[in-house]
Formats: sequence, structure tokens, C-alpha cells
Amino acid sequence: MPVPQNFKAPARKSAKEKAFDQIQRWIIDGTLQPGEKLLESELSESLGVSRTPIREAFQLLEVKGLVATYPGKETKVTGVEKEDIFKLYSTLAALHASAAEVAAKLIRPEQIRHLIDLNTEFERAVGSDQPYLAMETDEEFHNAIVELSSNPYTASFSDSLQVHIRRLKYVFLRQPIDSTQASVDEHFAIIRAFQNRDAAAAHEAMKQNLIRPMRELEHLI
Amino acid sequence: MPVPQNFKAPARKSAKEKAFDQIQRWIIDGTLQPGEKLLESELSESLGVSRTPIREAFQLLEVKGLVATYPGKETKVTGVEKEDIFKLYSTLAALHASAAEVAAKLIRPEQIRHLIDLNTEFERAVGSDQPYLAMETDEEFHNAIVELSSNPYTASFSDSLQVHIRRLKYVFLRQPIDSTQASVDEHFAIIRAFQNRDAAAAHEAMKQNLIRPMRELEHLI
DNA sequence: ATGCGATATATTGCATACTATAGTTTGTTG
DNA sequence: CAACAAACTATAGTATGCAATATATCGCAT
Repeated sequence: MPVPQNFKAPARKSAKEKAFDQIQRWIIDGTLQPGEKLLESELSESLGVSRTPIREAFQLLEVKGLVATYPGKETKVTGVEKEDIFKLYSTLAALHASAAEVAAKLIRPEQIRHLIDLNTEFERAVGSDQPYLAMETDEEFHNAIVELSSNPYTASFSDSLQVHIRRLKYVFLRQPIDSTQASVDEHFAIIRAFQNRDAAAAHEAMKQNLIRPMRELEHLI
Repeated sequence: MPVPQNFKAPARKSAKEKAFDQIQRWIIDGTLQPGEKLLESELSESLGVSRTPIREAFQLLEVKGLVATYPGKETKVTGVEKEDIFKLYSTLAALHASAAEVAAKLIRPEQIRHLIDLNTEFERAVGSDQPYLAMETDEEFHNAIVELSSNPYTASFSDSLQVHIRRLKYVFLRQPIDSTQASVDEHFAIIRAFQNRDAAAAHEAMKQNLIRPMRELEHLI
């Protein structure tokens, strides 16, 4: 039988990763509320691992800005405020616009085709009222462009911001915001800019694609 | 006697912080070379703490991109390549330009005066051939603007990028690059944009102030 | 001599035990 | 009764020990 080529080592998740993933999910979906105090011993017990991996997970969450640790005292889930919308989206817009600018110069035809496919999928999800799927496809489209710019710093910062944005939506809206046809069109504008190798246009289109939903979200909240 | 107002609790550094600071310094200044393998036990001994805080420091360094850990195997100092110059500076430019744009709308007169003071100091350092001092004052100027934009995400990302840039200079040049009068002038252009509350001009001037040294560095290496 | 497998060694990952410190309660004294 | 301090409790920080895993070494068979 043909052995799968890109066989990912089953990647047994370490206790640290398990703890990190679970706690992060709980924070994003609001199970752990902003301001809530986290006890190492408590989580250690409920996740069935010792305090060590819990502490390691806390550290990573702190770097990501999802918890704040007060040394020797406690660690709490960080708060979320309305003003964060602007801070998050404007930063993400700056990074993605820059990535689009770079990608415009490097992109190859089949990669453009892939973006078109992704955006078609996105359009279907928007049209058939599947907000989760739409949100995920949207993120995939953006991440694909970040990947194209092959800039690991941008990729890492972008991830971090996206997590906070998702949390913001959950905390304030309890659901993903509906993506609109406007977003689909903006994506196509980005793709056209890529086809024309027009870095400046790609930059602008990408900025639009993030600033518009930011304004919508600011109104909704 | 009058007690100092802004008395910073001596902030006894934890073992983890000590370890992190020291290892980071060693990586930036090249004591620990790119690609070098790091042993928990070795560093634990040389820093006089147990393996636990060393492991915690490793984790933070990994997030910062200064080391790479291969789980269950080893952790090594990450490499630095010429292509990183563009990746680092273009990302930093995007973030700082965005920060300048925001700051232009929020800045108050006395804060503009403070920037002028900082830049005057910077000019003196450049003129008197003190490259270290110049580099530090330059960073202070930029950080002041990031602070003004009051965006913790940008601040954190910026810090991280600056660390990598400093390391790049050390690894390839073994010294800080000489700042030039051009940089001083660009700073004044940013300040003028602030005085005019001209966000777009601030954005452009800031971008220039980062892209130019990037090109210089690319030539030098 | 070389390739393979078994055994030994080194090193990380996790758990537990110990220590230091912040917060709380309680007791004592004015 | 109020105010302070001492001891008690809870929790985080650090060290150490044990288990799992990867790498290296050695011996054996071909």
C-alpha cells in the first residue's frame, strides 16, 4: 500500500501542550472568565497532570496576553475591553497589509489559483449562512497570504492577534460575527492586485478588508 | 528626609528571570553562537539554579525566537541569516509606521517637546561618535512613539523585533552600526508631522526612518 | 569490514517534595 | 474596643528525583 507521504509523526501531545490548548480554549470561549483567578493546583487536578506543565502553560499564556501573573501571588485571566478592538485590528491590518505587499511580488500563478479557491469556499460559507466555517475560511485566506510573505515574525504576531480577536467576539457576542459579501469582494480585490503584481494596491485592499469589519464590530459592541 | 516617590520595589529577580536575562544576553552578544546546543544541566550549574527555572527561561526564549526546542531531543540557539534583515525591518516598519499614525492624533504639546529633547540627545550622540549611546537613544525615541500609541500588542512585538535586530548587528558586525545624521533629520520630519497632526506624513516619515538603515545594513553584510 | 541489533548513556519531560512569601486570622495589649 | 503583631494558612517558586525517550556504543553475524 502507498504510505502517506507527509506523515506527521503522531505528535503525542505533551502534558504541557494539552494543558496549554485546553486552558486557552477555555479562556477564548469564556469558560474561564476575564478576571478569574487561576490556581495551579486546581487546574493540575482537573487536567490530570502535575503542577509543572500547568505552570509552563501559564507562562505561554502570559506571553500571549491571555493571563497576567502577579509573581508570588496569583495569575488571573486578563480582561477584554472595547478599546482593544481598535488596537488589535489596526495592528493586524498593519501586519497583513505589509505581508500582502511582499506577497504581491513573490506570488506565483498556482498560488493565486489557490487563493481563488479559498475565497470561493469562503463565498459559499458566507452564502449558506455558516458563520463558523466562514470565519475559519476567512482566516485561512489571510494566513495563506502571510505564509506567502514567508516572514515568521509576522506569522507569529498575526496568530497571537487572531486569538485575541476570536476571544473578543466570544466574550462580547457569544458567537462569531457574520462575514459579509463585502469581505468576499475585498478578497477578490486583493487577488486582482496580486494578478497585476501591484504591491500598493494589495496593501490598500488588505487594509480595507480589516478596517471595515473593525468598524462593524465597534458598532455592534 | 523625603522618601523617593517612585521607589521601585527592588524587585528581587526570580531565578527564572535571572536565567532568562543572562541567557538572552549571551545569545545577543554572541557568547552563545547560532546553532549551539544548550544543555539544561550545564546552564543550571553555571547559573547556580536548578533545571526548573532554566527550562522556563528556555520556553520564553523559544517564544521570542532566540532558541528552537526539538521536544525530547534538544534545544539550540537559532540561526541568523541575511534575509532576516528584510523580514525584521519591514515588520518593524509596518508596526512603527502604524504607531506613528495613531500617535499623530493623540500627541500633546509637552510630549512633542519630549521627543524633541530625545532627538537632540540622539543628535549629540551621533555627532560625538558614541555609537552605543546613539543606538540606545534612537531606540528610546522609537519606543516613546510606540508608547504614545498606547498599544500593548505593538509594544510587545516591537520589543521582540528590536532584540533580534540587535543580535543581527552583533553577530554580523560585532558592534552597533553607526547612526547617521540622516536618521536625526528623519526624526525631525516625524516630529514636524506630529506638530501638524498629519498622520499620513508621520507614517511615511517613520517608514523612511526604518527602510533606509535596512538598506544600509543589507549593503554592509 | 560493514550493517544490524542490543545494550548503555545522556538528556529531556513530568511528578513530587521542599521552601519562601503573601494574605489571613487570632491573640494580646494599650 | 482598636491596633498591632505573631503565628497560621494558602499558594507560588525552586529543587530534586524518577520515568520516558533519544542517541551513542559495542558486539555479533554475515
